[in-house]
Amino acid sequence: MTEAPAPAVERVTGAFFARDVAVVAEHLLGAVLCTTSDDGVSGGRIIEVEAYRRTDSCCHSFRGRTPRNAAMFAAPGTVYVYLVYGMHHCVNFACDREGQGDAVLVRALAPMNGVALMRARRGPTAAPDRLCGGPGNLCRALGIDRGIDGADVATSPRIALYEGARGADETVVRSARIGVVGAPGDVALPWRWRLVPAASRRPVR
DNA sequence: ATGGGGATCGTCT
DNA sequence: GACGATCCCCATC
Repeated sequence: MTEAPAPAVERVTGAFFARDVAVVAEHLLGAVLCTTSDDGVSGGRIIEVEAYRRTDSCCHSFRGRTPRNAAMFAAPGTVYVYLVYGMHHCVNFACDREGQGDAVLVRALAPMNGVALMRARRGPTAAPDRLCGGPGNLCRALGIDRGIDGADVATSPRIALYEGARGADETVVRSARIGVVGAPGDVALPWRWRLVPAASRRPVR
């Protein structure tokens, strides 16, 4: 008997990240971010990202390399995880050339894999439509913390990205980044990208 | 050795 | 819409 051929799911390689951070950011939309732990696989399609460039005063690497942000200066595709407000983790991927200090922040996923596991990690109070919505929420859902900082997303057994098609009914919306502090010119940079249904004209936030 | 401040989120009014 | 939680990092003394 014949089985339908499994869809080719290509893992995103390090070369993908060796480009300008803004290019990488937009191209990450639609890719699938997954983590694997003893509890199983969980993840979803990337639907919101932001770019951070070393030369921009909102960027963690703006004032140079520190123990906290060292992963931003590592090879393209290196995972950078930091703790904000003492309680939420955020996940990024280093981009462009090694030592550049540029990174893409992943801000939201559309849940795909391991939804029950993600719900368990988020707890009963998590709003169903915000399971992976927001950088802190998605890290909680996928079990991402500082323990994975410095991993290579192209080869790590714990975190991976897979190429994902962008639907014809989806469109990319660009805007200023959320919650950033810095020089007014940097705060205003349109370095946030979202994947939204084409029909939707609804402003978000 | 110390103090200020976050690339957030949920709860409360 | 405002605010408090919470803690590590980093700059400064």
